[in-house]
Amino acid sequence: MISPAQFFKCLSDDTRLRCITLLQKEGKLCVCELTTALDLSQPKISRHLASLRQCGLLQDSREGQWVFYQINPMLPDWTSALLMNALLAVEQTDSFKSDCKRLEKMENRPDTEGCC
Amino acid sequence: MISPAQFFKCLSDDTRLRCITLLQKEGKLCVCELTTALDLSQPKISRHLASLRQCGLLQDSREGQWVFYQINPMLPDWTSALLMNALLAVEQTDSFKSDCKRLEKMENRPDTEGCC
DNA sequence: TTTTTATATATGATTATCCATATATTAATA
DNA sequence: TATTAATATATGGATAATCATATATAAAAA
Repeated sequence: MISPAQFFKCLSDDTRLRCITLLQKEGKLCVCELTTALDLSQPKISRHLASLRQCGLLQDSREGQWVFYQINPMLPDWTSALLMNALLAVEQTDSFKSDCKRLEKMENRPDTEGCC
Repeated sequence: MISPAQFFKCLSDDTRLRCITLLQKEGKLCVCELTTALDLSQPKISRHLASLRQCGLLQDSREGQWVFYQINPMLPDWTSALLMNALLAVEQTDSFKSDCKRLEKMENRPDTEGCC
């Protein structure tokens, strides 16, 4: 089980916080959506997602060619309570608002490709 | 003002978490009380306290020979809400319980010296 | 002088990041 | 089907930056 200090270390990086907050808002996102939304290099995003997965904060699942990430739904109570509070703070930052806008503008997103 | 990522970085170290949690429980403690309670070197404690003070999480006040630390009572709402949640998790750790016991056993504490 | 606290410096460990490349899946074409 | 190319993601290696901690010293107060 993750310790409080380890948990906070996971949340101590801006890129990781932005990823988690966007995942909380959107439910499930693939790596390329996060890369586009945060406007950062693919290896950088991938590395941070891997560290969050290793800490148990995120879950991944492959769907065809894409790997989707989401917040681990089985987090212990103290962890998810803290996480929800944290995300409320991040949601109000300018960089997170920009992330949301870039994600909205993104074309050819895997989720929405086949629908309508 | 401190960013969410900076705030979590402050809480990402075991020594700092133990200090803050003990301060939350006790209200106000001097450096030598924290050093005894956590059973760590004085420079180590002092450095961590300084970083927490610089982040705005702690306040210090000199009283004669001693410097007392306490949680900054003017923290913004999102910060103190998160902090209170965090401390609930830390309070349940074994190392924090040991800290409390060592503090109870400590002799010649500046606070209690003159009383009774 | 003694006690308390802070800081300077050095060192080892961890972390973030970049570039290049490996792997996995899909699509296109012969 | 077999081959080739394109796309998506992960990872190895290198480097730079940051962090935690120890030792030594300084400053402040009694």
